[in-house]
Amino acid sequence: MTTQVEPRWLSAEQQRIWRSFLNGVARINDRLDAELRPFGLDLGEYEILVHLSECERHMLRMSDLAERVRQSRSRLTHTISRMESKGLVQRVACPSDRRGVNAIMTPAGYRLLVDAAPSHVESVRRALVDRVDPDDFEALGRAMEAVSRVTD
Amino acid sequence: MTTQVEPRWLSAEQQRIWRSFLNGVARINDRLDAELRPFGLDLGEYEILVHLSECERHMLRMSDLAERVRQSRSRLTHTISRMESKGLVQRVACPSDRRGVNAIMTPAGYRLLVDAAPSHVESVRRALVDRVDPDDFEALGRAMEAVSRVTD
DNA sequence: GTCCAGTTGTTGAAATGTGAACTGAATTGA
DNA sequence: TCAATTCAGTTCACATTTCAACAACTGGAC
Repeated sequence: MTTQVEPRWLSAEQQRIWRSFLNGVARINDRLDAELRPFGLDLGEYEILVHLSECERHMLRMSDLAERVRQSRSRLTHTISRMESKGLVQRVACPSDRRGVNAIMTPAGYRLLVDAAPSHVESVRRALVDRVDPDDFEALGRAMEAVSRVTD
Repeated sequence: MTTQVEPRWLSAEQQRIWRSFLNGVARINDRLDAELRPFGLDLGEYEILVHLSECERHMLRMSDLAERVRQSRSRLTHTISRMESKGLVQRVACPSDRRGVNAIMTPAGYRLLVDAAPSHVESVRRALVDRVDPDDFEALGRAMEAVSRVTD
């Protein structure tokens, strides 16, 4: 028998905020994806390029990359395969660990990122940064950091 | 020829916040989905049940429902079909508009929602509400409302 | 009435995502 | 040394989502 505990429902206000959050997130994602589409990218692929561009030799172990872009390993395998066939990245064996695979951004991948970045940054501004009061934006940052913080 | 405008890059701080946002959202979604799984639901289906439960006669036009849960019409068609085969909702023709279809929540659907709700609310608390400073949570609400507000 | 542009919802195929099983390699520890 | 375990990445089977095409209907304009 499961112990029944009276649920701690959300207040009307908390519920309103929670729903705004769901709506807002969906809205932001839709806009970002829409504005990346002309470049043939979605947000997931864009983030992969960003993380690769920030690395030594534009190269990262698959599992490391997977964690940074919050994709499952399986999903990353597929995503990278697609990007490979588009010529944006390449796979190379990892010399130090023969289980390992490095994803490396090609020059074409880097050029695409450089092309897409200004438009993408504008999207982020129009969808979020420029719409929100700066103090609230700071608070949003603190809130999301608290959410991401590992505590359990 | 496209006019080149110097992009307004994000400041380091803005970028940090933006990345926290992406991380936080992903984290929240993962947790909510994981904790709904034991009920055989994902967040999309759960939201459908919630919106139906808040309506007269637990019934809503497909297009109306689609908008409220932010799913494309096509996606909602598929989702509702699945839920129908699970016995959670039913489709009935709309009497006033012969193009229309109403989705109605079944008693089983309602029972499942009532079952799942306490756990789901706990998830929302653990993943977000209880983790965040109340003032920051308020600010998050304002920010997300600003994001969702239709201005263009 | 008749036209017709727009709306509603569905379909089916292709693209993408998921989770479990699997392969081969590294590591552990007796 | 070498079996057992863990790890990295892929693969497979399947579920879900997307996109374009479509059929049925509506509500004016004329």
